[in-house]
Amino acid sequence: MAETASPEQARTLSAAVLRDLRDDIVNCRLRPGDKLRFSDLKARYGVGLSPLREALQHLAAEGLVDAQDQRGFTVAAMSVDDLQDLVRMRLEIESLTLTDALSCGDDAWESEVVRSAHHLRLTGPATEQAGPDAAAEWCRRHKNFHMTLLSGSSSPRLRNLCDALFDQSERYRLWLILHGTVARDVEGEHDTLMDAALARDTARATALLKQHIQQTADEVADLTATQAALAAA
Amino acid sequence: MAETASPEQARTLSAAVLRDLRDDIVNCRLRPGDKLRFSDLKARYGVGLSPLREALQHLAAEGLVDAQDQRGFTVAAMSVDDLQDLVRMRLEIESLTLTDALSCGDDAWESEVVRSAHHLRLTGPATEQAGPDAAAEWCRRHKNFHMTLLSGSSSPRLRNLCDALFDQSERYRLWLILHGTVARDVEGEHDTLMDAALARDTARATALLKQHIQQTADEVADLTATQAALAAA
DNA sequence: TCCGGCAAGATTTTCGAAATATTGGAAAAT
DNA sequence: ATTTTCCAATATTTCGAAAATCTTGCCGGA
Repeated sequence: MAETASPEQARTLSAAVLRDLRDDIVNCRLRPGDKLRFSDLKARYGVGLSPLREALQHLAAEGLVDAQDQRGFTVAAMSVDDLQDLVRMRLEIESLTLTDALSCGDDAWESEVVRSAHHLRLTGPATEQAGPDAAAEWCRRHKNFHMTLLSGSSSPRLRNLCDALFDQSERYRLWLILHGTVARDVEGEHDTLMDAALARDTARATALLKQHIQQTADEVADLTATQAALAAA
Repeated sequence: MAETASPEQARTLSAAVLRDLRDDIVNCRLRPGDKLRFSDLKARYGVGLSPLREALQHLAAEGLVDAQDQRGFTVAAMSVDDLQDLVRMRLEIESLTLTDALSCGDDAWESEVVRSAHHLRLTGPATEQAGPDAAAEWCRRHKNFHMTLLSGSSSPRLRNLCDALFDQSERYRLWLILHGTVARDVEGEHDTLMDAALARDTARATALLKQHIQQTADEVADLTATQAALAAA
């Protein structure tokens, strides 16, 4: 379990474990709230304590794990409140970054956007039918498309922040998929978003992106409302 | 050197070293670009490798140190470009957070704001005359005032982010002080900012805060321009 | 003189064991 | 019955040595 999650090879065990741990948390193979015992992690990743502790400290700073002195580490919890906080930040930060990307992005950026959009389209329709491998591949391409779009920005801090916030959001999107919420017309949303971006239509692009982000929050709200209704009945 | 930097005591060596390292970097006792050799750090902080590496990984995720696989860690560099990126983010993020604080802050928050403002005023006029200890104390109270103002916000992520960005800015402010730039009427700026905040005048408060942040960037720009002129002559 | 390769030294990274702290439960006391 | 205390089991944290990797300076050859 948990072999190389992304093709880039790490030059240290610490970096490799960081990558694998983040991937396992983002994809809920390590579930929210789980206690991260070193004996378990050692066996799971086949490394010693030093690289594990370093990776966990890094993830603690990123917000994907909680650290408590002398009491170890746990996977960061998920909650409706947390999702609202997360979505609020993404709405503001990603709009800002996208605006910057539209004013800074050059020809190479445009081409990369087109490439990543096409790459994503190629796995699109098969999401439901194909196995978990195909779903994982779609997630990778989906993230790549969004990050490529934002990569035109000239601010390293904004780009990093968007990346971290996207990872945190992935757990909530996965939760929706696991509970059978049928995706809306995501394909179309990506296409129109890309069109607005390439046309440098800032107002339209940010509006579309905000809508795209907000809908995850709304769907989770619907789902929890439905579950509450079911529980009451 | 580098004993307890802040009163809160850490329950692990890792946390203590993280606190001290961050403090030493923010206050430029470890200078931008410096290589952080483990042999040096071991002697400086009197701890083994494990807590050091954990603290460095944490700071790498925060952005105060750069990590390169198999080639150790360095203090994050400073540059005019970096300052512009930093200021741009602070302008947006802190405005957002302050807006939220003004709409969420309760009585306890208001009282804390008044307390921290008064606490800051008490060290104000002595900044120039008194020694480095007094200057360090003013920095602590200054940060405490700004963070208290923003602490009314309901978003943990925004509050954390503001804290990290403030720390990163401190190095640039210190750089200005070291190069003898006389501070403008900072006292007055803090007072008017607090007044606007307590009056829940969002537009005025965010405008004042943005001005406050922007001026550091402008002063650095002036200073580098002056230095360039001197170098040319 | 300049360039590539190689060996010696320095530095980072990793592991296994020792030290320290927490937790759960049984026994004693209220 | 409830609370308190103690002890053993479990888990985390830290250190020091060993392994892996990088850097530096030297040497021989073009």
